[in-house]
Amino acid sequence: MALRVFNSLTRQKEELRPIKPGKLGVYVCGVTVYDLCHVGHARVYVVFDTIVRFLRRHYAVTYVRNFTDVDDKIIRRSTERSEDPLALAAHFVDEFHADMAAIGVARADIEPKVSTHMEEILRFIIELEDKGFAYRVKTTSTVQDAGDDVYFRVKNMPAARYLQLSGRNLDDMMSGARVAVDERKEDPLDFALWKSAKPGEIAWDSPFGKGRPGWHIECSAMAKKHLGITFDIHGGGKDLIFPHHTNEIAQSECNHGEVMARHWLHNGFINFNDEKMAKSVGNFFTIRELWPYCTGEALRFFLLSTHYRGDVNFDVVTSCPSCGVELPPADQTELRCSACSQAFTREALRQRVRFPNLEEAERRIQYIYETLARIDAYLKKNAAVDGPSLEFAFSQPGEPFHPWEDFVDAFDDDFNTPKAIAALNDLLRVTNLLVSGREKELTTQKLKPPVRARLLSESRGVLANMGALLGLGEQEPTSFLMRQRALRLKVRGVDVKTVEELMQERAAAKQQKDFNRADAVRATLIELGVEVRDTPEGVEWSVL
RNA sequence: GGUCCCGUGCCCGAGUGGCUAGGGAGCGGUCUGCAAAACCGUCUACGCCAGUUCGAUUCUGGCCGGGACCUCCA
Repeated sequence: MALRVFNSLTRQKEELRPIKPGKLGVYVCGVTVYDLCHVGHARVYVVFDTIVRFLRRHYAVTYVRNFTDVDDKIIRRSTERSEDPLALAAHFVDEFHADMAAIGVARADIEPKVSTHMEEILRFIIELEDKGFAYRVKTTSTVQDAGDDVYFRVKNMPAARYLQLSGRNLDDMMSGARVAVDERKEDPLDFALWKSAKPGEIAWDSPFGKGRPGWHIECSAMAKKHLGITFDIHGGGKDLIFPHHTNEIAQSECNHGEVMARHWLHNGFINFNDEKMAKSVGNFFTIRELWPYCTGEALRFFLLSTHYRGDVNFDVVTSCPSCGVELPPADQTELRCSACSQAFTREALRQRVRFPNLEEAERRIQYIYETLARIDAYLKKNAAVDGPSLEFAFSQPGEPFHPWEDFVDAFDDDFNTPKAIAALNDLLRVTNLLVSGREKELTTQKLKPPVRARLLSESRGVLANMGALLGLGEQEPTSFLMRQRALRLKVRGVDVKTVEELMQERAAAKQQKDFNRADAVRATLIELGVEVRDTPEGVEWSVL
């Protein structure tokens, strides 16, 4: 099946058509490095990391993801902190890489920065000016060498093309303009290509005087440099459709007379309790704020369990710091519990937050790794022989079993990760049946261990391939499970030593066949959130 | 105001003009000293009203409800 992707430009799924056979150029708008990344960023980069992982199966992909390191917000923050803006930016580039590593997001092939592409950016603006798509306006800045502001002249390009991506019309754009229009612009739609330097701002010399680039021009210039005039895929969050990507198209296509990108992919938002994530609402979480609650893989799993174009909702349950009852939104706003009428601080509230979706995702990740660990243990004990394939062994009349094909088909259909995860589940289920020697329930025949080992070995390979595409289950199972268990225990505020002591106490009771005592200890453990499992291999435990 | 999207079972979440994804919870089993895990089985669906059709959750129109964007935003 050929890969079909939804193109925001045409609003439909279309077959991916690489410009050069076997190669793909992908550009995804990166972050403005003035602060730590939030969960919304996690989503974009997990989504495109996963997409690129899949694309690399068949194409030599050049993945470009930029850093905006020259920007109003960076300047503002660096002024507040009396810090060099580029140093501040560099610091948050490092933080970005750390956060991404935690959720399995690989570095892009090329990670260009504005500050190191000033030449390309300036050349781009000059070319636009030469072609009549840019005009200068006298600066209002008091800085000595500040020359002109430069704007893009939107009306010189076909309106239909300018508005195609966003699907709007000119009149509505005008009437909808809510911001005070800069009177110096020829047209309200015009946007800045170059901003003249203001007092105290970092600035570069240019033919227009001291200043710095506008927001959109960097991506046009950097994409051109690293991927060429026309490239295959351009992606980002759906909020970038207008104005950012719209203006990128304007700049690039007016300068080159060619299409900028063939396929435009946009991912949906993150909501918290069905509200758009926003700092003003206070429902705003950085990626690392989640690490006390879940593993990076759990977050990644959760983000991929919804299709990339839809919005993802995080349920947030907050309980009263005093009485522990679940707080309705009003109480959270008023910082007072209506049940026990105790007041509390916003910080105290943050300590009492739970994310049920992440907890569910965590258990799914645990399920994946436990299954992998079981396979590994089985294969360690049993040598495989030649035998039938999984498909042969488990297909039913009219119901073929080929999870890998299902998995790939799902990806081929606009990167349908939820559907791919369903295929993963299918294989995990059958695998667990095999591992426990109960394949008879599906095949009506009992297999011998070497044959079973052969099937499990195949399964292990397929699971690894699936995991490599989703970015899940790629770690060594046993050690992952230990780390996950330690984290879950920490979330519950339970000491490992306490658990181990209780485990010993229970073992002793069992030894003496004092089952009442053993069960009592088990009950204590369950209260601590610890679940005991007696297996043929010994006693195991996990954290609920 | 304009543009666009969405409304699936207790919850989350795919998808399709007829062949009832998947996960969680619940219930019933297998297994177990008891449990748990794992596995098996099972109950809950397609906002409302029309139309097209042999047949619509899936297509069309209307309505109701929710959301996003038009401004920095992933």
